[in-house]
Amino acid sequence: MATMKQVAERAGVSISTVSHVINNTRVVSNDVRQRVLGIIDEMRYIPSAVARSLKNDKTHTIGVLVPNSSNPYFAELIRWIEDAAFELGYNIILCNAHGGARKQAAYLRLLMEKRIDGMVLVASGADDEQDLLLRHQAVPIVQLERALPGLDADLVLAGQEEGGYQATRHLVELGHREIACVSGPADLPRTRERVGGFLRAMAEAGLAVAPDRIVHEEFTSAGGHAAFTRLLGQTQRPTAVFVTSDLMALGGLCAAGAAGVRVPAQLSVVGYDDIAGAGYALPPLTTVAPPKRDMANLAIELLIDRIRGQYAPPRSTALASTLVVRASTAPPQ
Amino acid sequence: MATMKQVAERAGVSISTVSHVINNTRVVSNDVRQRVLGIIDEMRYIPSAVARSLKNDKTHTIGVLVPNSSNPYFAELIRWIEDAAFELGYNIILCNAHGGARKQAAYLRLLMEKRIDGMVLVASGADDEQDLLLRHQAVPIVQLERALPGLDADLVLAGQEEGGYQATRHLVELGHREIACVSGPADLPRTRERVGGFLRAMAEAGLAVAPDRIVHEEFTSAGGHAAFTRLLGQTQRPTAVFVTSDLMALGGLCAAGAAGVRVPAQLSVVGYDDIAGAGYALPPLTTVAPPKRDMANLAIELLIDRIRGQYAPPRSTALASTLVVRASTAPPQ
DNA sequence: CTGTTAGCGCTTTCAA
DNA sequence: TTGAAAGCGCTAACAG
Repeated sequence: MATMKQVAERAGVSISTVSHVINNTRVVSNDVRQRVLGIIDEMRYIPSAVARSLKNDKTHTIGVLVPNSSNPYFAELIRWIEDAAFELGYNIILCNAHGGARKQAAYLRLLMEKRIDGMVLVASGADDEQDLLLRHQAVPIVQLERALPGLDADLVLAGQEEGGYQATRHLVELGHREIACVSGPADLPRTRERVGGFLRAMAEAGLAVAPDRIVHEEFTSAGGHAAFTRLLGQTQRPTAVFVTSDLMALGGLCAAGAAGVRVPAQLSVVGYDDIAGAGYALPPLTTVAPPKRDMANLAIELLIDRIRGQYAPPRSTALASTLVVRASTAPPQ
Repeated sequence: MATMKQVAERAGVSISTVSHVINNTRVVSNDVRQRVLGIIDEMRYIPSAVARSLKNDKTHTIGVLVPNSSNPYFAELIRWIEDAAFELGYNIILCNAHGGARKQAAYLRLLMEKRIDGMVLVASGADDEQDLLLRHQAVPIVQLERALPGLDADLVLAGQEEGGYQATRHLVELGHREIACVSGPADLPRTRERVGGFLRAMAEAGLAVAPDRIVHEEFTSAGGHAAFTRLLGQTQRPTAVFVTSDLMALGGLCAAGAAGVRVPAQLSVVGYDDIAGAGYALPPLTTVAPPKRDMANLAIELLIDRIRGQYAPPRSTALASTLVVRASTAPPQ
C-alpha cells in the first residue's frame, strides 16, 4: 500500500506538502496541489489512520459494549448508535459482554490497547462488571440505562420505573384489578426498576399484589413462555399482565395461544421495549417504547462532546418512554 | 497514559527489554522481568495497539459490513461473527450498508484508512455495491451468501435455492397444491434464489404457478403483512405460502390472524431464516434454518486463514440449511 | 542476558 | 509557498 513518502517522491515535492494538500492545512500552489492530487489518485494512495492515530492520539473509534447484540432491543439500539457515530466520523467496535466476566475483562483490555476515544456502555447489570470497569483508563464513557456505582461517567436514562408505572396504569385504567407481572431475573436492575413502577402503580390504585403474581424468569422468549405457563396454571388467573420485556411478552403470547387463552379478551398483555416484532405479534403488542433513537443520538452526542472537550462534571439525562397502545390490551371481560 | 519508555526508565532497563518481557520474545532474567512487571502494574501501563499496528502492519480488526444490523437475521449472524473473531483475538468494526451508496462508499474508505486486516461482507445485493467494492485495496474479504461479480474473494454459501426447494417440498408433501410465494423485492439475489427453489419444487411436482401467486414486497414485517393481505384477498386463496424471510412471515401471520384466517388449519406458512422470534410466533413458525453459527465460524476461519497465509485461489463453501418443522404447517383441509 | 537504534506513516513546528 | 526534521509508541535487527 502506497505511503505518503512515495507520493511525495513521485510528485517531486516534500512529504509535508503532500500532508498539507491532503488535510487542507496550509496554502499550496494550485499547480503543486493538482499534481499531488493526481499522483494520489494514480497510486490509489489511502492515508493511514493508524499512523495518524499514533501522531494525534485519537482513533475516531468508539467501543460499544452491550450484554447481547443479537437481542432485538440492543440490536436496534446499536443500529442507531452506529448511525449517529458514523455521521460524526466515528467507527464502532462491537463488543458483547455476555460470555462471562473473562470475555468482558479481555474486551475492556483490548479496547484500551486499541486506544478507543470513548465508549458506550449498556450495562448488563451483572455484578462482575463493576470491578472490571473501574480499570478503565480515564476513557470517556457514556452509560445507557444504568449507572454502575462508582463509575464517573455521563448517563442516559430511559425512565424504566416510569415506564413500568405507565404500563400498569394503562391496565388499571382499563379496569383490571387482577394484574400480574412477569419479569427477568430479580437481580437485573433493568428489570427491577420496571417492576418498581408496576408496584407503585398497583399501590397507588390500592391493589394488592400477591407474591405469586410476580414471576421471575429468564430474559428471553423461552422465559416468557415459561412464566405465562406458570401464571395461567394458577387457580385464580390474572386478567392482565405486565411483562418487563417484549421478548418475554412474545413468548408469553405464544404460551397463551397454545393454552387457548385469548388475548386481549381473556388476558391483557403489556410489554416493554417496543422491538420491531412487537408491532406484528398476534395480537400486536401494547408496549412501552423507550426512545431508542434519541437515546443513541444523545449518548453519542455526549460522548463526542466529552471526547473533544475539557473535563466537566458527569451529566445525567433522563429521556421519557411512551406507551404504545396496540391490540393486546382491553378491558377485562 | 504511560508509555513503554516511561516504564523502562522507572525500571532502570532499556525500552527493548520492556518490550521483550511484555511479548515474551526473548529471554529476560527473572530478576529484571519481575521488576518490569511490577512497574507495569504500578503505572497501569497498557501497550498501545496503535503503535504496534504501525510497526507490524496488522490491526487485528476486521470490518463487518451488513445491509442492516438491526434485522434479527443479521443481528444473529453478527453475534456469532463477533464471537468467533473474538476467540481469535480480533475486533469487529460494525458497518451498516443501508443508508445508501454514499454511506457505503464512505465506510469502505474509512475501513481502508483504518487498515483493517480483513472484512466480512454480507452483500445487500444492491447494484451500487459492486463498483464500490472493487476499490478495496487487496484486503482479504469473505463474502457471505452472495458473490459480488468480479470480486476475487472467499465465499460462504448457505444453499438458498435448496432451502426454498426444501420448504416448498415440505408443503407439497403435506398435500398442498395451491401454493403461493411471498418474497422480497425481485432484485435482491437472496430472495431471488429462494424463489428459484420454490419454482423448481413446484415444477417438479407438476404444479402450475399463476403469476399473481408470487408476491413481491418490502423485506420487512410490514411487507409481509401487505403481501398476505393481498394474497388473502384473492378469490381463489392459496392453501399454503412459502415466505422468503421470517420477518415477512411474521408480518403475514399477523395479517392472517387479523383477517380471521387460521394457521395452519386454513393456511400453511413456511418462513426462512429461523430468527429467534420464529419459534415463538403464533403459531410457531415452520422455517428454513441457515446454519448461522457455522457460517460465521467458517467465514472467520477462512478470513483469518487468509490474513495469515499466502495467496491461494478463492475458496467457495456451501453449507446446508435445514428445515425446522414447527406448527405453522399442516395438510390442507 | 541487555542495550542502541532504525524505522513504521504521519503531523507539525521551525526555517527558508 | 515550500522543505527539513523531530517525534508519536512500539518492534526487531544488530551489537555487545
